[in-house]
Amino acid sequence: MKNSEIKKLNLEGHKSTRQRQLILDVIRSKRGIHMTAEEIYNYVKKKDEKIGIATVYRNIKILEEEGILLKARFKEGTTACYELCEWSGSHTHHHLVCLRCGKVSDMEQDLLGTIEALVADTKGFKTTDHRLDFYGICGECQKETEPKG
Amino acid sequence: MKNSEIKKLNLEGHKSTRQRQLILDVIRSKRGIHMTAEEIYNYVKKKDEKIGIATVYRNIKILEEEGILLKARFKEGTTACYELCEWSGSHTHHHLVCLRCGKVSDMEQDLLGTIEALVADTKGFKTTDHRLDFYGICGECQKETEPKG
DNA sequence: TTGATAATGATAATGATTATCAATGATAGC
DNA sequence: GCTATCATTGATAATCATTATCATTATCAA
Ligand SMILES: [Zn+2]
Ligand SMILES: [Zn+2]
Ligand SMILES: [Zn+2]
Ligand SMILES: [Zn+2]
Repeated sequence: MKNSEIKKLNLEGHKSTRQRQLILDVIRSKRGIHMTAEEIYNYVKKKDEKIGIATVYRNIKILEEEGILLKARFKEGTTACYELCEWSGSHTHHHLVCLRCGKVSDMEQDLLGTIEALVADTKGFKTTDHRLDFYGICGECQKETEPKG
Repeated sequence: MKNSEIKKLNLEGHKSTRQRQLILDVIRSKRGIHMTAEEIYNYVKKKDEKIGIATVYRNIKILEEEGILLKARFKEGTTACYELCEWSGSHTHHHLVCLRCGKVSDMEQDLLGTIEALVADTKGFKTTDHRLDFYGICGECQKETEPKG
């Protein structure tokens, strides 16, 4: 999905408002970042001091329904995160969640085809989408605890 | 983990109360079932009309911390589910979530070793646990919509 | 320009989970 | 068994992210 396509998105039956456009702008400018609703709200507020958080929640929901935003919660008890859904059509991408610094990074490869085929064969379960999170320690955090030398 | 081991579990520094035992009994009697806190509460209530839901939440939390219960939320906006954690020590098992009837079933095989090795090699990410949910249509639901013949 | 109606902002409501607290119960030591 | 100690309980208030409500405002097709 190219920038130009997102830009002209008038969201099929939704009006084009200043607030909605600002929210889209923030999300487009934060590719690969997983933001909470409040974080998005704070970014948008820099451009529109008067925007209400309910407006952010409302538009996030619309964007999610339209397949533009991906919503995920990486740890129980934390708030939901959103990111630009750049691989629409295919399966949801996987995430690497660092348990030390909290960083969440995306993984391009899917690699679940074999397992899904097996699930279909042995369980008769027809998979349409999936969710795979890896929890562990990221490269940077590993370096920090390694002895220098 | 054998029944006998669970039975004598006095939870390392926790007192053995009637309520706690009843909650454990319910969970042990529902192997392979993914229950919400309220469902557990309702089952326990049959044996103790006076138990409070706060007690159920408190004990669920303790059991989770002790590695006896596994907590998971299979769809955003739904309430958390709990199940007996029978494969303690190894990685969390995968789930097949039917989007039509809501049934959640477990998967014995892990099969993520190759992907985790690749994640370690290419990203330098050291995986300690993971979460894999497959969303789709279960065998029973597929039969229902198939033409008879 | 105007009318229909969608969107906004402020705020109240929701609902699952936690915290509080006085009363009760479990258990170790006597 | 009795008692003192301290965890646990039940009732209920609090929390907090998210939604609903509603009067006001903005968008846009005609
Ligand atoms: Zn890290
Ligand atoms: Zn992502
Ligand atoms: Zn089904
Ligand atoms: Zn399970």
